[in-house]
Amino acid sequence: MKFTVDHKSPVPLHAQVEELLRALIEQEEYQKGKVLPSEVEISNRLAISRSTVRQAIKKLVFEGLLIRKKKAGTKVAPKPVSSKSNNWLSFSQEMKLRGITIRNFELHLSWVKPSDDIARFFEISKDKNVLKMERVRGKTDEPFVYFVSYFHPRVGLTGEEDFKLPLYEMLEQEHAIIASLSKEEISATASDEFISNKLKIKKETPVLFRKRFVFDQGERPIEYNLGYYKSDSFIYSVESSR
Amino acid sequence: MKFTVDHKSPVPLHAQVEELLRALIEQEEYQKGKVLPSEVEISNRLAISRSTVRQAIKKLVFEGLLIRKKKAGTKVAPKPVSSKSNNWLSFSQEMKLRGITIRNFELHLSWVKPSDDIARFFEISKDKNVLKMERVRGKTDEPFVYFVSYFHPRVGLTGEEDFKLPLYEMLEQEHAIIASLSKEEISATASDEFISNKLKIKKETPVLFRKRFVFDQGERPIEYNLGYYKSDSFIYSVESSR
DNA sequence: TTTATTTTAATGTATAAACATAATTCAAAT
DNA sequence: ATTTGAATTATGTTTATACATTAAAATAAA
Repeated sequence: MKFTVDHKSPVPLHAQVEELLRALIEQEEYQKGKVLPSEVEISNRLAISRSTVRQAIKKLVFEGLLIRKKKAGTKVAPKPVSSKSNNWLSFSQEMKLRGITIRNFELHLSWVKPSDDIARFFEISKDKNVLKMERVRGKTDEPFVYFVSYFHPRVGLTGEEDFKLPLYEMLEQEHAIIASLSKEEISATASDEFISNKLKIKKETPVLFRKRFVFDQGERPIEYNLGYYKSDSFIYSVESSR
Repeated sequence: MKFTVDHKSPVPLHAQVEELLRALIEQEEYQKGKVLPSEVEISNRLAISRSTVRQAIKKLVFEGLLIRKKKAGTKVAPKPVSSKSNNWLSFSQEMKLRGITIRNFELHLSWVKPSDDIARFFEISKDKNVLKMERVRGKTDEPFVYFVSYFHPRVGLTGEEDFKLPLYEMLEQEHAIIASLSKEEISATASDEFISNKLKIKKETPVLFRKRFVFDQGERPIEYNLGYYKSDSFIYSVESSR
């Protein structure tokens, strides 16, 4: 693995460092408690300033991935046994939590006429186009999930944006849309030809099928999402309390 | 309200600023969308550096309290609307909602030695017996779910009680045990001979498989639960908000 | 050997300064 | 009237520097 940054990249240095660190964190030795290289060491190695390195580390500390102690150094945080906020993004968070980097590796956008179901959910006419987004997510060459999403026109997506940020961060920052309620229905089903292809599994393998309906603060529909999860490699996890 | 910092205080400046900002944020005008004073303005007003002010603001942004935009400035993030606590009993509630009456129609109790998994979860020795409960639930002649539960000895079940009340109501009333945290892992799997029998479905049919770990208020384990859901007739539903 | 003490190596705090980037505003040119 | 462009003003990024604080590790003293 290369451990360098690119000054010419449009991606800020601190974000690049953050990614490097995430990759580091995945390594078993660090999971087991080895201290990460110190700020000074990293900044020397990458030939950037300590401040920039700090910025990256800080974010990971905030996310709860790293723990730091003066003099002792920076370590990977032990996996939370119990944890607070029961967030409906639990799924992707869980992934981040374990330091696994999931990437979108097929992303396809198109404008389509909504199906009956979708038109009804969005409360729009069937003539109006909606943005359809297909995604495969997983590790390189190991797809985990196939998603199809439909976005309400109100959201204001053009289909031209780049999806480097997590989707909901982007929506919040760029479109001032805050997803605050979701309803999900989960079932098991046998994968058909299409899904088998996407997830690189045999036909008829059981997959987890999830329908998700996402609403904004005014409880207005913003996303209609279907997800097919490869079930052997993947577990949908929910944590809740009362 | 005074808007100053104390250089002699042991509390770091950025933390002091953070507190000041939190107080500001409480004010109605900001809640309603007024932009906060800019970094430069704040740093001038407090006679500290911009970096320090930034540090404070950054934390609040990270917490989701503030939203910033270049040129536009920093505003209080709109609050998510309602958050009725997402109840982990959603499953049976959903059923009630649809007016379907679910009954337990096979209930079998036994004392068994725990498996490795269970012993580890309960943090008890493998010699100690635990109460195992098997249940089939559904409509008459139409099983929906097959459950296996194991209860921690601490719970104090004898195996003699009758389970007319919902389980957790009974635990609360009779044993003063309050289940307050649950973690679930959901996946899809093909039903084997045993499960096919219980659910009256063909072998190899996809079923929803759910592991549930239930904890009491002290986060001590009380139940280890496996559920197999007939997937065509059944949908696991989750509603959550933030 | 045990106990103080000092050194040292890590993170933490604070500042200053320069330049980048984005969105608004307002004036000039078309 | 509309477009273009420049100035302005916010946040965003990056560097450099100085010193504080903490806790481990090394050393000296009992």
